[in-house]
Amino acid sequence: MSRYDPSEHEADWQSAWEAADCFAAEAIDGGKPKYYVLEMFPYPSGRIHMGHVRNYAMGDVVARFKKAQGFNVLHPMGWDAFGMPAENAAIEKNTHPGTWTYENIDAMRAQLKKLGLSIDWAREFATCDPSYYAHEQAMFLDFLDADFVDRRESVVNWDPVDLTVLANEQVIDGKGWRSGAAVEQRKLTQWFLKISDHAGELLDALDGLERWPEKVRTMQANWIGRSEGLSFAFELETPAAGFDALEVYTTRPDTLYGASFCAISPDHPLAIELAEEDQTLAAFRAECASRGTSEVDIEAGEKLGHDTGLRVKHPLDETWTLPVYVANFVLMGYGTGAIFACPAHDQRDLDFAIKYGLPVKTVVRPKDQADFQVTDTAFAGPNAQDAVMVNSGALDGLRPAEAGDTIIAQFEAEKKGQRQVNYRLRDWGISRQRYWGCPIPMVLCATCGTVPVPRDQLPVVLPEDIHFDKPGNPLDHHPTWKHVDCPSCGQAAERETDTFDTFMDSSWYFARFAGLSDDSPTDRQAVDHWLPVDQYIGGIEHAILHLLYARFYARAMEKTGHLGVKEPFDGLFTQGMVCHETYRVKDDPKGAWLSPQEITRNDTGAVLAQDPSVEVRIGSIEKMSKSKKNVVDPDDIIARYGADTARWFMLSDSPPERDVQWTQDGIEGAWRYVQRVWRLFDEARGLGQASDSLAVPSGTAALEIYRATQVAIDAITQDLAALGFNRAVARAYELTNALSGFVPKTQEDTDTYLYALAKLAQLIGPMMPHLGESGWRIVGGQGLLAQAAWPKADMSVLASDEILMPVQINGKRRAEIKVPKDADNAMIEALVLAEPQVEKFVDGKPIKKTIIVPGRIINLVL
RNA sequence: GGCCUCGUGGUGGAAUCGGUAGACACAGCAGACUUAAAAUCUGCGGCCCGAAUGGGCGUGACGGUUCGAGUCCGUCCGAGGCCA
Repeated sequence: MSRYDPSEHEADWQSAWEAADCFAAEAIDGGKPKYYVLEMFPYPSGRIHMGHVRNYAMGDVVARFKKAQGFNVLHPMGWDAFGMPAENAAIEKNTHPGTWTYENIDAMRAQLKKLGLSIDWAREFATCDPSYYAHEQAMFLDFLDADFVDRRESVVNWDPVDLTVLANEQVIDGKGWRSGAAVEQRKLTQWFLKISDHAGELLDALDGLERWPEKVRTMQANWIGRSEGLSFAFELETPAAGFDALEVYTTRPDTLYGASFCAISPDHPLAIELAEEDQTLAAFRAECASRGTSEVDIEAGEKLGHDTGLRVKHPLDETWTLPVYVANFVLMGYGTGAIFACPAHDQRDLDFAIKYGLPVKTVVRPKDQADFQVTDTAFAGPNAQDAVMVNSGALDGLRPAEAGDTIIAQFEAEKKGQRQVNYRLRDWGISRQRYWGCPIPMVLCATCGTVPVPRDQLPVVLPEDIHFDKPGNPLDHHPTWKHVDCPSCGQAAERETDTFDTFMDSSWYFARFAGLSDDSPTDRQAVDHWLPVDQYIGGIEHAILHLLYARFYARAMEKTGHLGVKEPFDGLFTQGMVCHETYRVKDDPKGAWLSPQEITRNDTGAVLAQDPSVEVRIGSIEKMSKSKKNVVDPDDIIARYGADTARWFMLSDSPPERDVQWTQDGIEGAWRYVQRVWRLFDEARGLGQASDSLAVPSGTAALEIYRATQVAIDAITQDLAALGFNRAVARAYELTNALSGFVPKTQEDTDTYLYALAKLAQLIGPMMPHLGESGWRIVGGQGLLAQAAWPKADMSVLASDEILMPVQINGKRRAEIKVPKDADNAMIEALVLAEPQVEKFVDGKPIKKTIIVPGRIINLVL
């Protein structure tokens, strides 16, 4: 009995595929239907992890399956290569971010190739290649011309030690994640893409994305955050600091009679003006700036306010005035940066009102609680069907939604305000004070302002001779790079030294893969053919940022003529994470994490491999991460079990959208299956060649395996089309079980067996391509399996001549009968009544009703 | 707090349209082969009663619709996600 050694087969098949150029996308005028399958491209961290194996195995199955089904498949790969880790590595290892990045790319490409992925490597690029980012710069200038770009001052997270802007998620407990310094709120002039202008369209178009997970669409809809409300102004009792009114936006106009105070953001122009004259207010603003401004911080943090002493008139009653506070929970970026507060019906307002002793007036109550009063928990209530207005003049008795509409109509009629749709989505700040990113192709001139770099001078290439010995952006410290003459007036000017957010790079790479044009960002003919991506596969963690940016970018590209579609991804699939148990020394629950390699199992549990006297506590199952040391290195697994085993395990058992738990038992199980399939083929050597099609066998045994083969073809074809990889795996096991132990006795048996083995090779091929090829070769398959056409099931044998039908009596299963395939209801009924087990239960009682679902079930009602 | 998703054996899961719940795999148990182990092969396996044909119960809980509910509806409990 020979053992399958993947290292003897896998590299050879990979070479054979490469020699035959199997996976190059074919010419677009070849007449075949196209299929573009894409997995989210990786960041070149240096090594692939199991999450990559799972992601790319899934994409590869789809690519190989579609290719076999006759599609012209585009399945490319590239590198999301700009970003901070390269700079951090450069500082730590005293190297250049580019050197580090390209070395990592080489290492990871080699790892991916060992997985046997059907990738068209001719289209590979890294986003840090000047030949890629040159086009990003050119497109940015197009976006600028088409009014997608803005440059303005905004409040950002500023790390005073690293001297750079940080994204919200890089601020942990108010401190920079790398420097540990308290993050400040700072006003900086930044470049923006005007995504918020397109909020409504990005929201509405979600409905058309039918092949996207509902969850992702909901998350994007929530993120965009459409709200409808009233926009109006509070008149100041006495004008101050050049203001005579306060513009506000509210989604709860129904609660206007419950107004208790007005609040403005610390960054509101009025607050800034007042702070000029008011030392306490200036100090208060500084304090707010030192606190986090993420929504989580604001929600969880203490509500702080400063009474300006100003008062505004209530729009429904001129004699009623409200105090104006500066409050840290009001954001300048949302609405007008000013609100009126109704504490009874908003928890934040209520917390604030209680703290500062402001009135709380209940204006909405549950319908059936006449004496309802808000005390320390706000009553939201607008969605509650059973809520009614109280203490609100003419609105009393209305439902909140009706009351809101009434107020809006009244304000519009009196020209005091108007209905307004608002979005939570903010413009996309794309400036980063970083070296390792795409330079923003703009020049800042004291005379002319911001001037685009002329197109014939693109790309603006990053300088190589840079140093990280000073904190901050090396581009800013570079002796010569930023000094240029203004393209407009010719006087000395400076380059923009910020670089693009790396999400810019990943917002259009899928279009670049369609065709690598030298002189334009996209090859229009190629993009028009290949886009949209038919199946995009990646992690749910990109549900909002990347996928929303890419959708917006596609619209900008469409508007500027670089793309013919507005939605880049027709089908989206989000795969689950790869998880693993965590380990720690038992007596030391807060101690260091242990890696799976450091432990060994015995009868009672787990112990240290080095020292079995030390017990190991098995902790929770969590996403594989370096920090918890619960990682398994794909290289080790491939070296020991081969790529096919790793791929098979990643695809089996768990549904692809759900998390999967990596276990040693699981990978061993997959390994045993590889060996089992191999033995099947190995022992069939010398039996002859499989023919591609076969007449329906006449012998019982041969017919049985023939039928099992057709069942498997039919099921696996459907499963793979629906991305049900775990179900396809189960069906492959069933076919293997049916073929195991089959001993051909006649020539027909042998022919059928060889035919079935060839189909098995084809059916496992998308998942285990190397083993598939090896098996295919043994049974005499024509050419490479990777280029063979997908089998079609012979439906004529799927239903056997006799069907086993369950019989229920009063809905409980009591018997089974065999009926001929074409039996009519009268015949089935007769067979049922003749069944002894049925007779026993019927026991002479009258049958009230007989339900016969052909091919499914029979139910007798007594 | 609002919205969404999910809850099935010891474990991962299957049942895609309302029609035999537990396919397939993992772990386990018993047996064969072996000096022994590994590997491999065969058998058993939701729970309870029974020697067995068989019967009772069973898809988080409780109710409902239906000839028939894991699947549909309602209320509740629990887990996760997004938004506040």
